[in-house]
Amino acid sequence: MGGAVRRRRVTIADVASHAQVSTTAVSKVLRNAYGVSAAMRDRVRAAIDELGYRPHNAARAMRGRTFTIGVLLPHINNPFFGEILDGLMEQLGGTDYQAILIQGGRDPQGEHRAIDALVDRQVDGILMIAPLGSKAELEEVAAGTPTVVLGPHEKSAVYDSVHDDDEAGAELVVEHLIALGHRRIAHIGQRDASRGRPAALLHTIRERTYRRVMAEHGLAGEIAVAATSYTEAGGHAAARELLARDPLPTAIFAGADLAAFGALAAVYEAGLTVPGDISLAGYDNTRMAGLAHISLTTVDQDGAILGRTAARLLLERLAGRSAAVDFSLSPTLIVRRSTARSGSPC
Amino acid sequence: MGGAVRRRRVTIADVASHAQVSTTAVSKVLRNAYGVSAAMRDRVRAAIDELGYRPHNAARAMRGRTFTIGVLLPHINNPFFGEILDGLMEQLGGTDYQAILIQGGRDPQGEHRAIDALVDRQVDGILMIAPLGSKAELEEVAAGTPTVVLGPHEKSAVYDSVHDDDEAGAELVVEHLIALGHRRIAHIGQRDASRGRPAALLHTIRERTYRRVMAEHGLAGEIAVAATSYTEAGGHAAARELLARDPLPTAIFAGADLAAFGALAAVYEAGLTVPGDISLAGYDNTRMAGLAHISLTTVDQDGAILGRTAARLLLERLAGRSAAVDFSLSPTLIVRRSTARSGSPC
DNA sequence: AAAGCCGTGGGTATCGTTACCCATTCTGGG
DNA sequence: CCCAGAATGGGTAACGATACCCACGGCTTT
Repeated sequence: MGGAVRRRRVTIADVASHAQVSTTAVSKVLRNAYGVSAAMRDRVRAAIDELGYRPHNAARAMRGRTFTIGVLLPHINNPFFGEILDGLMEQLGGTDYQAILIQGGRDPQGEHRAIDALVDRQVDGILMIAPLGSKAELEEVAAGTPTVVLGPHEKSAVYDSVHDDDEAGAELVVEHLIALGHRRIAHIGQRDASRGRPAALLHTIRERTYRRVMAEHGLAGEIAVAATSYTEAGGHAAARELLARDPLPTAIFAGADLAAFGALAAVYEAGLTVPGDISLAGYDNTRMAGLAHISLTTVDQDGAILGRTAARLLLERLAGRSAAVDFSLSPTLIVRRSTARSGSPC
Repeated sequence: MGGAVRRRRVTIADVASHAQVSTTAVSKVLRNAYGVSAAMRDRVRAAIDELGYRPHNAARAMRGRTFTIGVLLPHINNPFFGEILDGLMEQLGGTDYQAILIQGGRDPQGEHRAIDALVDRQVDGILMIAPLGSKAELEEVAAGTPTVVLGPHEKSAVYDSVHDDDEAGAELVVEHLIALGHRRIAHIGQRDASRGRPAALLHTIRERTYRRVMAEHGLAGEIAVAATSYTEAGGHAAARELLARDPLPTAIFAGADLAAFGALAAVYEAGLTVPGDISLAGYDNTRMAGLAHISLTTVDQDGAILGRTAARLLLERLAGRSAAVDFSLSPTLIVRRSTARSGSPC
């Protein structure tokens, strides 16, 4: 069914001859460039529609733009990234730009390959979500391609930064747990796989803030950290490790909801209850966290706003802005039923 | 810090002059083409390493390959897709191909735009995960670009199909619930947003199988379906709808784990328990489903194998195979604690 | 009325790589 | 020892779109 003829693709030259104008004229219309009369524009537009012309992206890339924005993210399994992307897509909706995604994985080598892949494909701009690379590495990329970094807090003169205030968020959680009477509060973090300066990575900030707030309340001796990864499996393993200690912690602050879900399973397996025996808090306010049977206390950082902002900043950069911008979003604590007074019965 | 000199990119010509050979020779080495001596190959390789040359993808695309595989998926928030991608990436690991992802969204228009975006970017091959388009639409794409479709069950002569046997999977669940003594078994499906022939879409198959098995056991009168979407929110809304009926269902079969999680919350909110009052089963065996506090009975379809297979088939096609392949994977039922005998106390 | 300017349209070199073809050297068999 | 044919290397015209330039006609300004 349907002719087996693999017809040659329609080019700008076909449009030009069909509209009886030069290829230059067609190109100008496509780019909204200066120097075309209204009549000419209409004729070319009509020819484009009639022939079903679509610009050849690779050919464009040879001379300049690709109208493509590359989005790097560690792995798609973190639902919070989905919320960021929703915001991003919304902001990109009205423009000519298309986002393509690429997974960097959990180690810097894989991330580096992924970034190279984007650069090789001549994307016009790059949005890096929670990248592991050092500031120097990111800046090298940003020197060649407009870049926005979402996550790490290191300000740069070459790229824009967007992040929630992780220090404030982590502080909210720990202060909340302390206010409930907890003293033996443990933390689930992410093992550091990055090179360079990890001080700016969000998991590092969350852990550091946990340590600081504990110390400020004279609880330095109670600090207990299990560093695995921000995944269900990581949270599960970390919680098992923490629950093997004596005395048991009375509260666990997981650096991400995903890890909190794994921890919840481990607590349950140990024959303990949340929040009866152990209070549990996460970070990200993913949709799962709000479901009634889980009802996880967590930190909300509105991924959609972060995504929209990142996209907006990138578009601004593509439009010519060169001064760097640093955008910080204040998080809020969402108290649910997974945290309760220490020692109190459920 | 660092020279502000935006240095020109290293091209094949630079490599050629550095190695004292022609650009043709360099190109041949890059493509492993016939007609290069070992000595020449070594010299060129050395020059490539010394200069840090990277092929310019757009230029390659002008002449043929891009070494890029486009992966279309509805939305990244379904964790099952992550497992598919893990398999895909693993299989693609040793090759020169890079996968880029693009979200199609939940309506056919958005999906169409996304597919166009991939085609415009001259990807060498396309993997569509759970696409909504009609067979005719998919075949039109496949006629121009090697394509593998993961999900819908319609065999085609132009593209390869990979899917789990959704009919077998859904049958396992419904038979399991009936064997436990349930009669009022409800189903949570996905509202159909597709054009063309929806009969082949996986959510249609799961629902149709549910209806068939119910009817085969003389339970046609007990059929109750709430069609929303395979998301937490969709499952939540659907379960609320089902729980408002009288008499209540004693079991709910959600077409996807994600929807089951939402349903779990709704059951909990209604003051009921799982599996005490209501048995609940999902589909996909996501990691969350296995966590102890959820312990969802579900169908395992090994996303990694599906992803690996899809990638393998696509590579075969890129290598020249033109005969279509249809790969079907048998799912298994994972019985956990969310399903129990009807009427029995917890 | 002459000079300059603006608005409009087109010619053409160019981006980096590949594939086709040709030129040269080398090898082995008659 | 000569010649056919294989092995190796290179020249060059594309691929499709863009951006710099120039040409031309009509209008305003002095």
